[in-house]
Amino acid sequence: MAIDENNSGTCPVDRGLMRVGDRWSILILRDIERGLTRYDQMRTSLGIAPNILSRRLAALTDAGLIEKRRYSQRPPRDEYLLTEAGRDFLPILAAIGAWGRKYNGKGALTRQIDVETGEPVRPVVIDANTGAPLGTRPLRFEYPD
Amino acid sequence: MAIDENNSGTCPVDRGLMRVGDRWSILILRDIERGLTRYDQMRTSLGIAPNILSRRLAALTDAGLIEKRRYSQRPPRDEYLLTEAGRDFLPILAAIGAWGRKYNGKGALTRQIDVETGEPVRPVVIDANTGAPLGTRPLRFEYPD
DNA sequence: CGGGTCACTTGCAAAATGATAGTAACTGCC
DNA sequence: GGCAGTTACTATCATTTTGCAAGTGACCCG
Repeated sequence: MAIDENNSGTCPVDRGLMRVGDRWSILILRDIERGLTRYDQMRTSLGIAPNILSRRLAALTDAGLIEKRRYSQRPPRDEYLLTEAGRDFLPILAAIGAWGRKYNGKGALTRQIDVETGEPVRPVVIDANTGAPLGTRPLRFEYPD
Repeated sequence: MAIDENNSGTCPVDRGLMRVGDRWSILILRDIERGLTRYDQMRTSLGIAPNILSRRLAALTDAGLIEKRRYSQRPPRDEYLLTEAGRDFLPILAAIGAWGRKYNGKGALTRQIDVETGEPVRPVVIDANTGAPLGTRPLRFEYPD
């Protein structure tokens, strides 16, 4: 299954995965968030083959999550920065990280710290309407048509 | 890259993706959440090849996100249910869905409705410590060692 | 007994991925 | 000015994964 597949029906999850539905893409976003914005930084950080990295960067650029910016004309040097859509995806990374920590968190792991409070961030997904964490209130699906 | 790869360093995101880092797996979790718990229901809903579905179900079972339960002895019929780890992953699906709706949400999409209030759920990732949505306060990374 | 459903497995082709090597544009150092 | 080093890739080809189609086995229903 190609990640940039055709229609994906009426499911918003599928719509999201269409654009970032593979592991390398997500890991690239994470690297950029951590400040690794250059090609070779990502390549060595991820241990990814260069052809694959090129392809993923192109796909993420097409999908509108990152953009390439030349920060030096001579020598020609580029960096990849998050677009607004890319930045908006970062909280999901944090939520995945929290889940990974809970269920596969053996050993010391990288954390995110709130600069002001000095406390580790504890990401939780809530419903903005009720303020309640998802999973604590009964929900139902509503399908179009 | 196999999704059940070796160690993944100190990054909790990577730890999470080790277990659900492919698109079919996530779509399967979504289907189970929606009540499509049986093999053929998923196969027709997803349009996935049966060998791939079998492999993904086995992988998700190994990863501890779902479990197989026989609900009928004769004829032998099984369903796949979420484990606690699997249910804990659902809020992330909701967050991905919200992102997909925002950035790729043309046309009518399935929604989740809070049964009590009747309002559509609006998933947001917050820091449980501060209550602030992620992305609204400065954070820094803290690496082990 | 014969079709139909459900839950798969098997075999093989097509596509994606990954390792390795090579290219191109420079810089900086003697 | 020449040569190693860095950065950012592309090209080639082997390996792996995915996907399609067909087949299997257990059962039920008429």
